Amino acid sequence: MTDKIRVRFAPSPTGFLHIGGARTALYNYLFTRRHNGKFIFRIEDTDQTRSTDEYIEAIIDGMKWLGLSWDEGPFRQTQRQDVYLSHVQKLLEQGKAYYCYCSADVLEKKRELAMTQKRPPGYDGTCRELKNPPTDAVNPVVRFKMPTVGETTVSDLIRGNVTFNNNTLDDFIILRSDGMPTYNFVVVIDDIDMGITHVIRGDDHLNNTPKQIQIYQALGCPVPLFAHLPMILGADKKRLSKRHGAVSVSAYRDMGYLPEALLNYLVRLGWSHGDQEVFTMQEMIDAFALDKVGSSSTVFNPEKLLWINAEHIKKHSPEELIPLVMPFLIEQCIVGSEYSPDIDWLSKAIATLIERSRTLVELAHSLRYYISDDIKIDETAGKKFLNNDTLPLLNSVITSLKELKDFSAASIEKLFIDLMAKHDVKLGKLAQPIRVALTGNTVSPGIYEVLELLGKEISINRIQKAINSISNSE
RNA sequence: GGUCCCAUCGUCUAGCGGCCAGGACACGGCCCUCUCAAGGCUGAAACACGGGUUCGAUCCCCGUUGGGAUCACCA
Repeated sequence: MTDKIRVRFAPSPTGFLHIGGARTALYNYLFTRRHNGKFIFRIEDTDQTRSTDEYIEAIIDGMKWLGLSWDEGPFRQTQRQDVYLSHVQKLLEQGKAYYCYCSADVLEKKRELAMTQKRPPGYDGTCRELKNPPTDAVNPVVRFKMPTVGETTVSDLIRGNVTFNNNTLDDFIILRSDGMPTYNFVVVIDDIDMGITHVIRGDDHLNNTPKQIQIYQALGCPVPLFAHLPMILGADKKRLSKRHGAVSVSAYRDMGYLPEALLNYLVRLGWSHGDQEVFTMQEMIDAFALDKVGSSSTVFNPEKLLWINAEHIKKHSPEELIPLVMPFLIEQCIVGSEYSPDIDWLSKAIATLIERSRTLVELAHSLRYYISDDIKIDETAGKKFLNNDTLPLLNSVITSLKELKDFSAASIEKLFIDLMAKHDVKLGKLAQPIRVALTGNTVSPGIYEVLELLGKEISINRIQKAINSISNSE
């Protein structure tokens, strides 16, 4: 386990980077960083009809946002045609592959028939020993000649040895009739070419692995070590999909999640390190080990992700949170894009909200009454706390506040204590109407802090406005 | 259907022959308290089933059941 380790993350660009892909990328990343290896990023785009530049960009963006940096790539398979073709040629010459003239239509029929008769639907080998190829046939495909006897064992770091009987493996297509090689072939060539030592990927590839091992062997190349990760499922134990809610990494970015929080949640899905739940990236790198990865599938739990995100928000200083929350303040129209905040003041405001924000979206939302003067009073809150009963209290507070020289939380607290005694009320009676007048709602950080941060002028204005609205409505 | 994988609280998991089966999220209660959070304490909650092996099985073996994956000129 030294500097020879080379791993890769090789998503197919058929959509955006999703949660499952992100975890696969993360495990590859952690494994290679842990062992000082190289992390190669490769795009599996042999299916031209489904791969778009937009998707490729989205995946790259996702990786960058997560901070999963790679050492080589991103490579694209469509740019490596010559390499694949020469290997196909080699197998053909050695009799380890053959041309197949069966049409896609015929094959489709046979497959359906096999399925209805409950037989295995693999290729039946019609062209395997063909002596006289049809002269009029156009564009044959090339199939790999799979051994019909013996068995193939996948040595998997997570599952141990998994053995397949070779007679269950069929002669799969390695080169399409349009001249494009297929995934199961290309992935092997690339992994050989790029010197991949450990293939860490989703469980869904386990059944492909014996076929790929046969290619390695036909080519006379050493087989890498495999590690097949358990699937991530939705709450209904079905493969995670849009039906279960947000599944793309970008969606979580937009919902105000921190990349390190997403990664932290993901790393615990299938892996654990004692009782530790919260990890920094460095801690993950130091603790991660493939042999501690579990083998049973896992269920994605958004609630726990939310909790982890809150934990990571708490790890940041208010100053660090400013640039992170800024896009959300703009998004929510709380500030314009030209807004240049008073860092000192904004940090103090954020400090009061860190414990109360599980996402950056929530943080931005709560920041509204500090930053914007456009406060709407919640209807039920207004009715309950801004009325004729509370009017004398509001008047009393505003009068005292106007005379207060030192508008600090400490002085304000003293003032409130005096007022409580004067009116013979508990703090709640005093604080809630003020809170509603100041923030528009019944929920906020401590009332003294809010007053101090808002400052004398704005506080008095808002309370006055509330008083006026009561007077006007009566 | 064939092949392959998997099986501890609702969920993520610890456990690697002898534990009151531990932790975390979520949930309930209490405390703190100007609201809401945060925090502290606390409660409820699991070894799928059946056979073996063993002095003893959550743990090892086999089977059953259940779930998942895969069987394309997709990746």
